[in-house]
Amino acid sequence: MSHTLGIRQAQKQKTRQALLDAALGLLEEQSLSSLGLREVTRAVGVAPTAFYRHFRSTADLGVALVEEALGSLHPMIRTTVSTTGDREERVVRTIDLIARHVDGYPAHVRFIARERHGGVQPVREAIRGQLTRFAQEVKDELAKDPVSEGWSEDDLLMLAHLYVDQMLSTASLFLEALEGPEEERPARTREVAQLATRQMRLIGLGRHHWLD
Amino acid sequence: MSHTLGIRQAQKQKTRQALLDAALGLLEEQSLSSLGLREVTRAVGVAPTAFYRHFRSTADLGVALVEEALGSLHPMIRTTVSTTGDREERVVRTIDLIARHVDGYPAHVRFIARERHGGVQPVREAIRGQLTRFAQEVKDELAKDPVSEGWSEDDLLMLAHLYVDQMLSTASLFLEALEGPEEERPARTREVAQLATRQMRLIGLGRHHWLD
DNA sequence: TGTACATCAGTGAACGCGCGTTCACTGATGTAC
DNA sequence: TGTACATCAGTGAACGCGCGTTCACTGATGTAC
Repeated sequence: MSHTLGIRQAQKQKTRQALLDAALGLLEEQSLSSLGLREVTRAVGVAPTAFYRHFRSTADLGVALVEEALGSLHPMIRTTVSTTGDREERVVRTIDLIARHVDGYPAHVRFIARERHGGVQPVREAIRGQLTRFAQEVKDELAKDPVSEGWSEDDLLMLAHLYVDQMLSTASLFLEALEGPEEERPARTREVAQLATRQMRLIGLGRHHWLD
Repeated sequence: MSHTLGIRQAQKQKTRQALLDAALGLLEEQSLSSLGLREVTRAVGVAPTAFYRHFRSTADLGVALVEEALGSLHPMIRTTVSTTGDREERVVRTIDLIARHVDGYPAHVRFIARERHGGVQPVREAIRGQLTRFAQEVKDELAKDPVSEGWSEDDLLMLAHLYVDQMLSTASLFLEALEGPEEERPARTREVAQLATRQMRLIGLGRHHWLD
């Protein structure tokens, strides 16, 4: 028996999603701490008061956006750091996956990069929570790799955090490349990919010689 | 002959500095894109219109804050990445220098971390410009090291960017440690220092084996 | 299937408030002679 | 050193505007019988 939402619930979810989408769009050119509730409802085409049926405040909406932007990313992590292929292959695959993600969800990536250190505490904390979970998952994947034999838990987590930061930083560079004038985009993207690949390769080398 | 500023110029600079200081204080709890001109003048104790004698807008003030926060950092770079001491010694020295800087200028560090990907384009660009200069300077220092023999310019710059990002990321972690409850601060700070030291060590290892 | 009542997502008017910006001003400081 | 005029950092009133939040409401959807 498939559970169908009532008409009322379905419509409510639709409006809620429209608010989230509109907010994400508006946040391409400003920070959450300056986003107005009326701005968002105006963009959706509902009354300002409708906002309160879904969120307590724009900060609350921001936390929901964090879930939307990062929640769906966890499955991707497993494949990214998976142990198939040789070292160089894994590096190239990871960078490629990041590039595709930025291409597919540029507004989400921008939102996370912007609000990670932004002016709204609950949102910063939500992002920090999700990134901590990511680091844990990356650590778990790293632990499965034979290369990690003899590594302490602390060192694995240290490396996991380094990878997560590096991924975010790379994603942000890809985003900047997307933002430039259209004719320079492919060149800039290739440059970023090259830079990020070399950095990942260097980190991989460090990892390989950690126990020397 | 020491050039003394006229009374008028001196007073003007004093007010300007007061505006910058007040803004930096207000920015601990919000982003630049939501900072109001009246908020700043109120904090200083001057009329809102006085603001325009110094800055065109809060974005303009933001750019001035970037210069203040990063401009003075260039000399530090040289010593940080300088080639004296063995590898481990350099790592420890660098992390220590970052910790001291965060301790001495927490608001500046927070401002840069927050606005680097923030909602105000001219400020983002000013930060990007300064960080590019940093990377160039780090590259120049790296080039002097015997370890860099045989490295291409591209690879040196790649490593320089990795170092700069790593420093910023570490500074931001130290800052978070400062923000927690006071009794946990020393412990958190030590944890961050340990994590950052290991990450730097791993990157240093990668560097050492780059040309294997 | 039909009826009577409950729920609740979205409405629209109203509020008090702080915002950025304009303008003509004041009076201390600077300058020319 | 003194005088007469120019400069200009900071003032204070005024403006129109959009903000977040409250409230009682409407009417479609849901539920009980």
